[in-house]
Amino acid sequence: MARGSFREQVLLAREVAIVAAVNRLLAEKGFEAMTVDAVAAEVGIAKASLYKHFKSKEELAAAAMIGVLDRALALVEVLQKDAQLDDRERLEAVTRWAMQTQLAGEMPSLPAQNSALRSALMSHKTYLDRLMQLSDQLGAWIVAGQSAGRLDAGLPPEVLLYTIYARACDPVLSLLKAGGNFTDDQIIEMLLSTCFRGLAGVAPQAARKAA
Amino acid sequence: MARGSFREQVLLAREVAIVAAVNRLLAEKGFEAMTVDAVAAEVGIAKASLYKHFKSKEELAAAAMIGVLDRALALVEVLQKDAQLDDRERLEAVTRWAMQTQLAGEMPSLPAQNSALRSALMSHKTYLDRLMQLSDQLGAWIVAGQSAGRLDAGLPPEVLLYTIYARACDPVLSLLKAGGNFTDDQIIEMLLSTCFRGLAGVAPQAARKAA
DNA sequence: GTCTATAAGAGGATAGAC
DNA sequence: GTCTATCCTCTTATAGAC
Repeated sequence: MARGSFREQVLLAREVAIVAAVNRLLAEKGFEAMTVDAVAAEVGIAKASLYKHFKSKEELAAAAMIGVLDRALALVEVLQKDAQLDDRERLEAVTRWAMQTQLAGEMPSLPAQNSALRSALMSHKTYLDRLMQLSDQLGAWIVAGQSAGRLDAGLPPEVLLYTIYARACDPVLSLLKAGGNFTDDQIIEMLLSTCFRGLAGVAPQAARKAA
Repeated sequence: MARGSFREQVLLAREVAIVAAVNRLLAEKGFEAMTVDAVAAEVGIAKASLYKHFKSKEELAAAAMIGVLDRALALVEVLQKDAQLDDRERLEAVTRWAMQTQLAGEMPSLPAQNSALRSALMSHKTYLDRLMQLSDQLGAWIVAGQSAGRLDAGLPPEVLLYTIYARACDPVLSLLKAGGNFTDDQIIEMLLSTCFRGLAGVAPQAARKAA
């Protein structure tokens, strides 16, 4: 892709600013409660100008969702190259990043239930493409981790995949943060533990043998 | 409380029907996307009549939320009396019930993020009373389960409590159900496993000793 | 492309007759 | 308490001048 003229770069920067504002508002309020007026106000431009860049509220949200998938894919690429890590550690690192992103107020809330956004995204080519790319990469790590005995091989890989995705929008994070008793790092490490080791902690058999 | 006249019972039955409709719509669409018009249509009465029973949309939702807390409290009471169960099994049973309720489309979605509903509920006396009652009961089981070595004692009890609450609105349930590859029972047992035993399954130490 | 102004409609809540 | 009709606000999206 060519570098583009100065004017084109200004426009591109504006679009970046728009997507950043959408990302933040989506994380703060969710899709339904986010208004296009609020986006325009945060960027500092007129609402009509937004519609020159993105043709609907759904497109705005899709751009933010694609952005977060791209950041995830970039992280995955780095982790893949790190030979010091095994596959389970790579999955933990991705989960940690997702939790950090949510605590930082930068994780646009995923459309879990039947939302207007969900159906829009399900017919959005670019979004689906990125999502499938990410799922393929994580899926490969999951299967390998199961073979290596580092992940529960008794569960279908898609169950593990969805569970990791769901941790990116886990309400427990904001509940604990609102409680104010823990630092962000403590919250993340505790929830990583519940995610990978469960509420039971060390398996009962191991505890019995240790006693 | 007296039994009330026939007319009073008819009105009570109508309120029950209203709350049931709200409960279902809340589970299906969430608070923001649920419209009062839809509630009135489902019950089969005029919207203005709804407002004779409940003074706002928030009050409608609160009634549904209190209903589900009451059902949870009733279950807790039964489980408490069952001497065959230990505390961890009681917590698993509550989690299983919550998941079944969600899969049945009868779990009104909890207001995880900053929603209009959340602030309304946080100043709703009856709701908070029931929520605290439930939290106290579950909290007691958690602490006991930790002492007995059946739950991870390295985590603060509130982390375990919130995690169990969050499983009631876990998006993984609907994702797996939408996939169509598993029965409801299979989904629930798999997610109970990820919840209590984690994605890693049997703890690494135990696996190593078994080998 | 950016702006101001406005269309078009959805949705929460109420008035007033019965 | 139930109904019909209506108010009023908020929100998405567009028209049209510059």
